[in-house]
Formats: sequence, structure tokens, C-alpha cells
Amino acid sequence: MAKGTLPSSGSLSAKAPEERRERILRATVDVVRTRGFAGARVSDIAEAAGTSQGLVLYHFRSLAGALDAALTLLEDEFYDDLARDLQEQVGPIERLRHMADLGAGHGPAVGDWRLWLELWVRALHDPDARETRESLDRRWRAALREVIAEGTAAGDFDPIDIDAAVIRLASLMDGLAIQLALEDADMTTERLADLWWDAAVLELRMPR
Amino acid sequence: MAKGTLPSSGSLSAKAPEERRERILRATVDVVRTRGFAGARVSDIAEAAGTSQGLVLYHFRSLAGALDAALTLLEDEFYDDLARDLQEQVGPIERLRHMADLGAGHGPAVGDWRLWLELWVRALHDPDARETRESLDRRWRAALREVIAEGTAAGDFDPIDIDAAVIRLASLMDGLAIQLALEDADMTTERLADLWWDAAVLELRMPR
DNA sequence: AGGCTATCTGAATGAGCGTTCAGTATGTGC
DNA sequence: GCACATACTGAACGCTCATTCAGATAGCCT
Repeated sequence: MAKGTLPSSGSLSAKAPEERRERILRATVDVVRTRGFAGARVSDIAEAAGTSQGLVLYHFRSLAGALDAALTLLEDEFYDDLARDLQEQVGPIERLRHMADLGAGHGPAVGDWRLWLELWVRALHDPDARETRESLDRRWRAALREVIAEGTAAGDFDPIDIDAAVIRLASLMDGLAIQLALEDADMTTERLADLWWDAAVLELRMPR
Repeated sequence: MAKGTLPSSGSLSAKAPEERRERILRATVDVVRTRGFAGARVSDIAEAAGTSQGLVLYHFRSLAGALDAALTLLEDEFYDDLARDLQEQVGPIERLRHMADLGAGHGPAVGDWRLWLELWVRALHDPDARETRESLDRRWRAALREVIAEGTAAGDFDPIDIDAAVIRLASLMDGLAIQLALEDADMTTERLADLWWDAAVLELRMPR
């Protein structure tokens, strides 16, 4: 396919290995998103990245290596997402409201619930994935706890039991997200955000 | 292996095909529970059932066929579980309390959250599984709705929005169950039941 | 220019696994 | 007792797919 038409380019080799690596990683995440961890093949990744199978194995040592690396990338992006997005908000109420929206699917890594589902199941069988999901969950809960504590101190919230509130609101988000990921007929991003927000109002006994 | 020592038995052929079929199905569920849908192999099932690979394929047409059949078995048991367990309880409050315990892992099919997780992810990619999980979810929510409606009529509950209460409580159960299935450090069956129950108290504005 | 290493490719290899199949045993109807 | 279907087995087949490998290409140092 037009192989001879680009003799001068020479762009196929040793050009920007880091860029290539990155592209492969992105492709890996994409493939996992659509095919799932279990369905991801080296050839899928190579195709999605526009490279050869060999290169995928050259940069990462194995398919498992590529999947692990993708997991790490995801983790990093999640942290970045969370930190950046929450810093933009000023008060605890705005922050909490923003977390509802984050969960509803805004924010590239945080709201990607298909990936979350995949991660959970992989965590059932793979210690590495278990580690990652634990770390992510801790982080998410810590952010939630911080916002709640802050709001409580400021008098915006009045939860009966902060620990319980944190774990319940975090779990509720997960549970609602499942319906969203599975495209349940009566779940949309807006409804998720609303349902979660109302639960938070109740749980944190917000004034109005 | 001691083949000649049991010449009189003849127990290996055409004895009780239905019993064999059943045994294979149970084995399939077991294998999915431990290895996951993606990790389930015909040889695993055969070994767990104590039969040959050939027989698994003889009774079900393919590996996929066996997995589908296992799904159906699960669905049936879930329905039975739910119907039987809830009928034993008398009032709405007892019924609701019992649903908390069901979710916490009592009841062979209902509380088997590893399987639920597996089902969800399979539902992402397999229409058949999607169908099954939808049906199960509908059923679970219907039971919840019924109990809530009954209790509301009886004056035990006073929810602001029944629809929202149902989907939130159902989703919360899912979310909490994830932590349980993943063996999160701070989640136990008792804690799950308590957390869920307290949320129900709040959500349904129960008197006490 | 001439090695030398990093990058990259596409084909070959080989293992794992679902499915098929030829054959055996068991029961059933005649 | 004799076909004949059903139940069952274990080996063989063939396909998919991760991994390996022999080589090609490009930058880099001297």
C-alpha cells in the first residue's frame, strides 16, 4: 500500500521511541476499554497503535507487561484528574458537587466506569490489579473524607458518622456507576449525579 | 489407575445422565467463581466435575453453552433464594432487615458477589449475560420496591421519593458488595449489613 | 566512513485450548 | 440375544495467539 511513495520519510524507525511507547500505552487503554482485559490481544494493541506486534513486546516485555503499564498510566491520570479538578473548586459544597459530576463521567480517567468494572474483576484474580484498585479507592475516599471534614468544620455539613458517610457515599457512587456502565435503561449521567447528590444531602444533613 | 479393581461397578456410563449434567453445571459455577468467566476452561470444568472434557461438550454444545447454562442456573437459584427467604419474614421492617442480610452473603446465590462482579463484566461484552443481569437486577429492585411500598402504606416508612430510594438502596448494596468481594480491609459482611441498614433508615425516614 | 546500539518489523515457533471424532460401555426395545 | 440409541472417554486436530528471532533501518560516536 503505497509503500514506495514515501521513500524519503524514514519515519518508521528510531524516531521518537518515547512517543511510540506512549502511543502504544494509549492504545492499550483503549483496547481494554472496548475489549476488556480478558479480550485484549497484542495484535489489537498493535493495530490500534499503528505499529507491529513486535514493537509492543519490545517496549513492554509481554502482554501482561503492557496491561500493567496501562494500569499504572490510568492510576496516574486518575490522581491528576482528581487533584486538578478539585483544586479549582473553592468551598466544600462546590467541591462535593463537583465530585458528583466527576463520578458522572466528566474527567477522562475518573469517570471511565467500564474501565473500573474491568479493573475490579481483574483485581479478583491479579494481585497487581488489586493493589492498583486499592490505591485508587483509598485516594478517592480520602478526597471525599477531606471534603466532608472540611465542610463539617465549616458548618456546611453535619454528618452523624463521618466514617460511615464516606464509605457509603463512595460505595453508592460505585453502585450507581455500575448501572451507568452497563447502560441500564434508567440511568444517565445526570441522574447519577442527582441521585448521588441527594444522598449526600441526606447523609451529611445539609441545611437545605 | 486402579481401573481393574472396579470391574463390577460399571458406574461410568449411561448411569444417571441428569445427575451428571447437574454435576457439570455446579462445577461450571464453581470454576467461574474461582477462575472467572474469562479464565474458565473446559478442562477445569471437567476436572471439577470429575468427568472428561468430552462429556462437558457432549451435554452442552460448547464451552459457551456450559457458561450460559450456568448463568441460567444462577438466575433460577437467585429467584428461589429471594422468594423463599422473603416469604418467611412477616412485616416490611423484618423483610427489609432480611434483605440487608441477604446482600451480606447469606443465601447461596444472592450473596455471591464474586459471581456478580463477573456477571457485570461479562455483561459488558456478551448480550446474553447482559440480559441475565438485567433480569436479576429488575427482580431485586422489584422486591425492594415492594417491601418499601408495603412499609410506606403501613406507616413504617416515609420516603421522600420511592423511585429514588429503590435505585439508591439497590445501588448502594452493589457498591458495598464490591468492597466485600474484593476483600477490602474495612468491609465485612456485618459491616455491610449495618451500613446498608442505616442508609435505609435514613432514606426511608424510619421513626426510630 | 564504519562499527555500534537502539528501534522496529514481519515471519516463524510453539504452547494452550476448544472442538471433533473414533471407539467403548451401558441400557432398552424387540 | 441382538440391534440400536444414549452416555461417555481419551486421543487427535486445528486454530488462535503470545513470544521469539533473524534481520532491516536509523541515529551516534570516533
